[in-house]
Amino acid sequence: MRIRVAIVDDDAELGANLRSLIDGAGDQVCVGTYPDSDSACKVLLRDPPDVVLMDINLGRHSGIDCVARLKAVVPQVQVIMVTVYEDTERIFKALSAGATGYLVKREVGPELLEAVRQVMQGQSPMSGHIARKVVEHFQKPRLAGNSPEDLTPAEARVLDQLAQGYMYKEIAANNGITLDTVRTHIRSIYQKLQVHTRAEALLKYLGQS
Amino acid sequence: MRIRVAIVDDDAELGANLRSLIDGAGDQVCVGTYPDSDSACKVLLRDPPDVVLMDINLGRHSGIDCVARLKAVVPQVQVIMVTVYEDTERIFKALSAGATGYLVKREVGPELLEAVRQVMQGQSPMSGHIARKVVEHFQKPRLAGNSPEDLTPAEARVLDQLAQGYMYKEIAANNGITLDTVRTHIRSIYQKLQVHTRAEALLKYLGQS
DNA sequence: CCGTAAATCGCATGTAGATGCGAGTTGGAT
DNA sequence: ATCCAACTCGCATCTACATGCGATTTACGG
Repeated sequence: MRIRVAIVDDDAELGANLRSLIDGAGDQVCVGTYPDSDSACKVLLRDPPDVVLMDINLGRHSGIDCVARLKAVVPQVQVIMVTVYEDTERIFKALSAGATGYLVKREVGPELLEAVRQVMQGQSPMSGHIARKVVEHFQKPRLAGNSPEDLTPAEARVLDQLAQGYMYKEIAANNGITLDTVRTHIRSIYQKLQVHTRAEALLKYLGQS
Repeated sequence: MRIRVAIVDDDAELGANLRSLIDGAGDQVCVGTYPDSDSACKVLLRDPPDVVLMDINLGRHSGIDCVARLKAVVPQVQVIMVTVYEDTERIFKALSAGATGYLVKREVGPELLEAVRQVMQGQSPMSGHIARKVVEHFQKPRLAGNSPEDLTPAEARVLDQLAQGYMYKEIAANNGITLDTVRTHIRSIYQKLQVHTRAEALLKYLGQS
């Protein structure tokens, strides 16, 4: 069974190119190309393909909205963004909306066929620099933050669990220490973090203020 | 100039294999292998390589701690985790600590050499399933979500201030309402958010913006 | 006009969290 | 040997938070 692929791109020429590329692969077949979000949704919601290749820049509605609409109804469809945009904003919005792959257009070619196979296998094909931006998203908080890490190992462990919503008694049980010891650690943490409540500690530890 | 690569892995045999793999590539050279975090940091902090291949499972200190120590002093070093662990927890911790690549051990081979080149070019090589987990992190909120916004305006206002660390009495004063009214709103919020403590509410509210 | 949703307020009770004070143990550095 | 930092535990007290139950007012749509 060939992988059923749909294409949403307002550039007719590029859409046609993608189509022949897909159909050229033995294991994939293009089941439709659509120039805008509305026409795409109308058909794809009824007869969902396995994979959708989505351009971001569609006329009225952006491709990101289209992703959201599709995933809301048929969450099993795999969406790969195929676009020229590399700005952080669009990348995150697309991923949040439900896309699982993100390729920049200048890299389309055989890699695209491979990317289609990969999303079907539970992977997330991304162009190299896109992946880096995604990874950096996890690092910013830590790096941008001041350095509240004169916390001792035990304190850090407690804070981490505190930040996951555990109650004092749960933290005590998790670590085989008493409730009073948890209190002691938290006392030190609050002092070092310059806070007086759990909520403030969470804010400092998670985001930063 | 060949890319200088260091290896940190407590499995001597695997370390040696990696070394010969690296040295076998024409454009890379292994400048050292270390079995634990301490010995690695001692040398690498003075004479930083371009790239570090890091195992997570080192004896006493985890490789994640080692990453944090290295990046804190020499942030320009590129770290690629090379490990058997694929659980979400470890992946995020490693990336947060400053790793920019994450490969699972069963996929090491020529891909590793390519990964080294990629991190030097500002990319983030990741094994396919790892990338997917990272991407899902952006989607979880929407998928796992109950509806965050059937909150009434008043409730939303209260929640927002709650999430900024204000005490009940401060929220009451800020909005010209009584403490009991604040309690009432928060009661509704908790019900709608399916939580029972302030900490959980904060996590839900902040975690899915 | 009536029902409903939203917003407001009150009271009571129980649990979780914050903090002051004290103190014993241990591994490592001087 | 000594000291210190980190970790541990206990108790008491006060404040903040969570929740059950009830109640009034206002605004909007049927």
